[in-house]
Amino acid sequence: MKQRATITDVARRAGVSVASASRALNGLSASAATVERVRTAAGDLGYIPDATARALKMGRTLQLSFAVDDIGNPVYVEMMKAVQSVVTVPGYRLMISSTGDADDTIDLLRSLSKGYADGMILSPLRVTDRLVEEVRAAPVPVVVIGRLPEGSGVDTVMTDSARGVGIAVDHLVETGRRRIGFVNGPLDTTPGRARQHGFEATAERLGDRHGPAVAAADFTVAAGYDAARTLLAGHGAPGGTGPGPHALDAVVAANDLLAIGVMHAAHDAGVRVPDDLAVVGMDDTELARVFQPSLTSVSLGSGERGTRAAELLLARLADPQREATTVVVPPALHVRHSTRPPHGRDTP
Amino acid sequence: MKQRATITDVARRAGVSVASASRALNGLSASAATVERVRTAAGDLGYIPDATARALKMGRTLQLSFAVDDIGNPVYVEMMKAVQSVVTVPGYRLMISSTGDADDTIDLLRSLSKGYADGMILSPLRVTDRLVEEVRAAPVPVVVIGRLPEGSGVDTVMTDSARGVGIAVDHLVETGRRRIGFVNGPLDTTPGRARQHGFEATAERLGDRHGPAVAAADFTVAAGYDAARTLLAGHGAPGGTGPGPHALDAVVAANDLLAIGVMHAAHDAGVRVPDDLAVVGMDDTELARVFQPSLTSVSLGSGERGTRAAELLLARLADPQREATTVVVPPALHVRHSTRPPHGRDTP
DNA sequence: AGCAGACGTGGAAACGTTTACAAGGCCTCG
DNA sequence: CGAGGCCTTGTAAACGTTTCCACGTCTGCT
Repeated sequence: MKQRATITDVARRAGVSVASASRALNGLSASAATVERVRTAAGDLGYIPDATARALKMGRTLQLSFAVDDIGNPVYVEMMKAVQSVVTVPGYRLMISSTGDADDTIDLLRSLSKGYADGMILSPLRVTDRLVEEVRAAPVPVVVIGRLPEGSGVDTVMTDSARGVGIAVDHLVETGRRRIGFVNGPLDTTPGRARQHGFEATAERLGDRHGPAVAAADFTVAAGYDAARTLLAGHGAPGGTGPGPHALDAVVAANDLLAIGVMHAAHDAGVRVPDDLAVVGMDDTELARVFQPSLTSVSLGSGERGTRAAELLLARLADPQREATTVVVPPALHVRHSTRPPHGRDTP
Repeated sequence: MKQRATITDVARRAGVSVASASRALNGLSASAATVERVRTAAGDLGYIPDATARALKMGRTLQLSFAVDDIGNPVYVEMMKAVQSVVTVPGYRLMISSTGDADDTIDLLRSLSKGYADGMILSPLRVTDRLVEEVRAAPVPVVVIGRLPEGSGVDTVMTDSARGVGIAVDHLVETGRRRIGFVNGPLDTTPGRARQHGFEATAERLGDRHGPAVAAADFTVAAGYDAARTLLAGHGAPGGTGPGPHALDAVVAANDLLAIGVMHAAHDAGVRVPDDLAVVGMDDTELARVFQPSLTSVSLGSGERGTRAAELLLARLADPQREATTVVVPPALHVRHSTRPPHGRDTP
């Protein structure tokens, strides 16, 4: 088998024109006899239609692109898995692009003009006006996972991570915590800002339970560790000012990775989790389930966001005229060991 | 901007033929004047060459495919990142396929005949003769990450995970452990078998330090937990036959995920890690670094394997005639807390 | 029996590129 | 001064498909 068979070969072997062969193979109008002969000819030759030629002619590649800032983050992996499993059903292939910074993302959006994909799902960490502009100008449908300015006219799936922070805080209050701090990610990111607002919004109803907030340099374990150290040092970890009335006894982290960092810092400072310090994370990654002590975490539905984004994209591909849709995936709290009440029963 | 500009538009605007336009843009023979005019025309029109048309004509898509059994596993994510960063340099795009089972993989290999990719990197969990057959028959170069039968004539990058197990065992012996068990993954997988051999190979030099081995149902935390429970229950965890001379005091896991499962099982059984039980994992994922206690793990160079595989693929694409190469990435031990000697100094 | 319509078929164009080939112009060298 | 060669250019074919259009044939209805 030196050369791949083309539809011309099939047609010749079946004794019909290429047009008929194409129709027969694609289920268009063709007599039963023709279909039969073309089918067997194709079978004999092991004919497989060329994706490139077909793409050129039909104007659709059957390829989609998924672009995220950091594919190393388990959240995005989960999204990707979800997207993958949705889009493969109608036969799309999935391309992955990890975009380091905002400029990369713009370049990527521009590169869509090469026509290698029929659409894109984009989950940017930093949303700028310029980015929105480019998304709108993209030659193929783009759905964005993340929070966009109102009325951008872009298909979007987002979560209410501000409310997610609120849920986490409420849970801590309900389980008897007295002073709650916040370890956020970088404030120049969209999720970072949203979560900051979420934390600040709890200030009024918390009163003096509302503790300090600190922004880590990154959404990573290491950054969380560093941030937590300053937080704990400044605000009454044992060995500091002592566990007085103003000592932190709970921390909300904007991210599971940050939360793990917080737990490390606590451990190194001799602060016990959950007895001395409750920790709650966000994203509800597998890490949260697996860590010891297991981490209470606010799920932002990463898998579902992926699924919904994929569905949105497919819907738009099917009907380019449909109105831009925004889907909101609600946050949900998953309680685990890291927030077990200090004097409560031992519920695993 | 309703319609994307084609090279015909550019040629017309520049007042030259499409052939000249193409040559000018691609740096083939063309006068300075022509190049200048074509360049500006292209610039004015925002011309971007169509990837599909180019692919059809040139016979190369500039796309590569990366296929793994379970993209949920952090090891593969790391590989993917490495592959991505290598192949984007010469301008390749990367497609991801998560193949559930062996049949999926075969289908995927077959689908390469559609011509949507110039090559593939494949990391299968189960290598069968049929798979090797299909890899050989693939219409584009395929590089396999994993252990293939000798003389398959396929570009391969592998690691010596049997030796990796040996290294882990030696480390446990050196740090004073008396009886070492093994929690493996499924034995019908290629890494599972290799690691089993690795463990068995230590039997002679260990004597009665060589403990029992058990195979988990899967390379996951949950499976590791289940497997470890039977192992610990059967072989002298506290509460069982008591920590007699035959009690396990160390476990090698074939995987970081399994190792985490083991640590959970130990925790639930009241066995302390590392004091009562040393645990060492494999793959040296971020999980190992981040877990508490941090997990000693044998790195199998997942990132490097990805890099090398990508390089191998690029080399083959550049020279299809070159001889099939096998690259071996050596395992390396990363010592952390989970194997700290019981009576040793407290070295963090 | 005649005609409209349906249906199957083949030829050819088209998708947007690259490239083989031939031809023209100019320069250089004999 | 003429021939050969190089450089540039344009025409046209090609990559492998799908699809428009026109043409025939057959069916069924009046």
